[in-house]
Amino acid sequence: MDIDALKDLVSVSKKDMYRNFFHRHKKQIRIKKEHVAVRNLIKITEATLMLSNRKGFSAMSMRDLSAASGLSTGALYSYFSSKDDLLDMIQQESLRVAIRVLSARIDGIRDPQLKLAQAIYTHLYLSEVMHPWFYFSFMETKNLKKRARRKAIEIELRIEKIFIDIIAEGQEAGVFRDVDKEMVAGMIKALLQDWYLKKWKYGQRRIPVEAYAEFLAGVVESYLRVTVKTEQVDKSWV
Amino acid sequence: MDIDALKDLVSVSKKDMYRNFFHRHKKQIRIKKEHVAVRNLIKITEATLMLSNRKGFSAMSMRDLSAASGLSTGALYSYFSSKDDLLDMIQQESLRVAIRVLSARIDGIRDPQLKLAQAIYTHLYLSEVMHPWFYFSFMETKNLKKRARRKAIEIELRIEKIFIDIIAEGQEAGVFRDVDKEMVAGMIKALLQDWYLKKWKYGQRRIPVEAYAEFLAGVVESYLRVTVKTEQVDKSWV
DNA sequence: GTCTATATCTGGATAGAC
DNA sequence: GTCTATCCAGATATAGAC
Repeated sequence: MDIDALKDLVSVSKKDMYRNFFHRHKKQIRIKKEHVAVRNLIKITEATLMLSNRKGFSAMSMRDLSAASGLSTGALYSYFSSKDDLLDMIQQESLRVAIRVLSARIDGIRDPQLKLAQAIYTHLYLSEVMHPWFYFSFMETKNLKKRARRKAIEIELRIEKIFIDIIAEGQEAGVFRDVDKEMVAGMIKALLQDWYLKKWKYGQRRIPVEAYAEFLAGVVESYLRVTVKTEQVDKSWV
Repeated sequence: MDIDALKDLVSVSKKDMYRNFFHRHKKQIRIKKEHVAVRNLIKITEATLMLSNRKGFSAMSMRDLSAASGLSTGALYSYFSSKDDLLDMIQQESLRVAIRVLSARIDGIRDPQLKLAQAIYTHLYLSEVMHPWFYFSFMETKNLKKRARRKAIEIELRIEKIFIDIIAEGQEAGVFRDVDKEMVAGMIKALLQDWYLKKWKYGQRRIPVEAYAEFLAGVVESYLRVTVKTEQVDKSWV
């Protein structure tokens, strides 16, 4: 599956996304014409993601950004009021898109096993299509100012909650084992994150996203399946 | 188990560690007396880890570091030649300790299941005792200069290799299933990392490191156990 | 060995021309 | 709407007294 097919699958269109982006931040953006603003927001955001993901947001100077985006430093400040503000905007947007697409794609699925697999596949494909966003969001969260960081963490937990709820539904329906659902959801999240945090490694090993998705869904499914019995591991050596 | 017991378990003594640290970087450190150098290296390193983990290494200024460590900016430059150099030193040291302790603790264990469990427990306890180091190492790797980064990645892969080899041994001995060992090792690594990357979350949920270790060892053990059969998940909806 | 003082430069941000 | 030019706070790094 190529990248365009993935985009269709998670229904993310660049233009639409940035249009939303623009309208959500209309107040702070001084440019009024939509087509101008969207065009430049794309340039600014892509340059920011590129530079930040290479050497960190705080190591990126406004002059770097100016050069990479093609806008002067003066012009940049028509799109955001401070460097921190730019960080906030991008961070927020990526989490919003993630939660929106994820919710939409699992909405209405009844079968918990299917629903869980769908959530896993969607998250992986989305993080593939929007890789720079996801990577940025993870790496820069701790550099947000207090209030913005609290908000980011809250959204993160809401994404985790989606998985917790699916597992709970499966347990109630009797198709998933009675294991600690928060732990399992945490595990799934960690493994979803590994895909976009270690992209270089998986690329090197020539593992495509579909293979990773299949592996992850398999691990989770086999762990949650009711027929599997658990034994205690011998930990007497501890 | 309290933190001191963990320290004994992974055999990390602060003084010893920093003594090694000092001797390994003797060339670039201008201070000759060991007890002076070690005392100040502790102050410098702990302050660096604290400030960097809060807001990022590149956002930490030398003035911040001076204030937090109690040394003047002038004195700091007797311990490293540049800010980047300081980053290198700390990064290298944490990876070295990790690989040294891990290797020592699994060396000589024959039973693959025990060996794997031991590696998992050791890594988790070590990342608990040295949490700021591990967190720093992960977050700042991409901010290293090219050569240092290549080296860091190489050591990372050597740690992963330890797990790959254990799994291979288990497969040869017939106690582990014939699954993709690189994928499983990657999964283990991702879950080990989750512990120190999301410490705040696990703390909030009051999950102690022992509980996490048991959970993780259980997941891995049940996935690798030979008696478990795998079924194909229905992916027709994709 | 450590400090204070400072040289030198680069950072974010803005004013005002176009 | 965008650019050029510039302000000045704050950065890294060093020199030289103690």
